[in-house]
Amino acid sequence: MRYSKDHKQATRQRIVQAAGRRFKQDGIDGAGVATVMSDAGLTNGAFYAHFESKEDLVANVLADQLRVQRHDFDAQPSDRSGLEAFIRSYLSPQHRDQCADGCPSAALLDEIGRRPAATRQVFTAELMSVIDDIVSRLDRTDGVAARTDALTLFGLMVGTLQLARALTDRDLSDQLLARGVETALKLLDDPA
Amino acid sequence: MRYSKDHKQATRQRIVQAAGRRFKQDGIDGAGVATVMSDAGLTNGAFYAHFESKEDLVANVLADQLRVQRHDFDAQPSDRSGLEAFIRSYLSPQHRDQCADGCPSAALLDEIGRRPAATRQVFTAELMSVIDDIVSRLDRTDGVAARTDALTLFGLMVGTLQLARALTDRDLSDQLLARGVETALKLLDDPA
DNA sequence: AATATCATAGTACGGACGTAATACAATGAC
DNA sequence: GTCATTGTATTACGTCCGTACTATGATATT
Repeated sequence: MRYSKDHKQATRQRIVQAAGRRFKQDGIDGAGVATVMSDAGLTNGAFYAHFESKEDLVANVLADQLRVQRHDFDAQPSDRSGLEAFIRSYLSPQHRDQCADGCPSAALLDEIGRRPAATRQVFTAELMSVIDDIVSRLDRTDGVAARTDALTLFGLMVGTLQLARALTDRDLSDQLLARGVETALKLLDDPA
Repeated sequence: MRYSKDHKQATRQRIVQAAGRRFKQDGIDGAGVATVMSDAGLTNGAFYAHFESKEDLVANVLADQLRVQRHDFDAQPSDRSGLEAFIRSYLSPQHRDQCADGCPSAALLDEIGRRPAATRQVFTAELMSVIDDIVSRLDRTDGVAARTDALTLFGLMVGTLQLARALTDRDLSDQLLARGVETALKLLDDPA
């Protein structure tokens, strides 16, 4: 073991993070391995020392992105106010305009739905971890129902942000985000 | 003018529809021109007699898909019950499992957000036509606010369906769809 | 039958993923 | 301190598929 113990691990993490940004910006299909490696300060050949295939990378990127999202969420207060802050920053013009730094689901969800089951399995598991974090801030007792409510809330947030990104009418997009916040907050207090 | 007057127009339409299905199934970046032409019963070379580029096709496909969606929606009763039927069929397991025949926004929205402004412009214009159809069934007087409410409702539907497609847990996905219907219907009566 | 129109097959070129063989860098042993 | 060893990255290549385009051939109507 000649190199420092976690040199390779650190490089791998650099690739995963570079790929996260690149995927969210250009899409999974839109981003090539060579571009990702270049972003990470490496060349394409080195890729296969770290991952079996691009699909292997995709699964690892999604898991990493969701863990980061969960970690950032954990930095918020662990009650309703933290959830509110999360919603407001999620449905903000900044988040809309900085997709490379933003939520992987908002950037990639329809593409994720087209990935192989193994990849979607990883996504599902890690997403549910985020969802359970949301549930913990809802202080509800009915576990299963709270989970689907949290998923529905998240669906609203993802869909609204994607719409805001697709619309060319800036004013309309801003209005949509603002209305999305109001609607999401309403769902917190008053699920269907 | 030797060929029947609208022969080329009909062929073009066939290409647009084949591309619509293919894009929704494989993604825009995931579907090649040759595959689309093959689906339409043609070969790749004929493509450029009909479209300037793939991006030109994309814009035409999105416009066509949204017009079809609007047309189908118009077949529903022009009151609240039509909207309810739309929501129920949208957030159904069938729609989740048949994405090639389904809503273009649910299948492609995050990719649309990454297309050039000209393409997004076409999408925005045609989507607003669908949105205004929703608004007309809300019997509300406040035009602008009703539009953002309709967009928010649509965002909820798109995001929920995308989530349902990405999750590998079938039961959870079904529950999410059911909860999405309840939540969407609630938003109809009781916007934030 | 003549001809305007449309589709085909084939080509160019680039970029995709993946796989070598080669060069480099960093440590532990002498 | 030098060197050999091992792990890591580079360069180069193979192959396939992407978009884009053209010259050739088929088609359908007057």
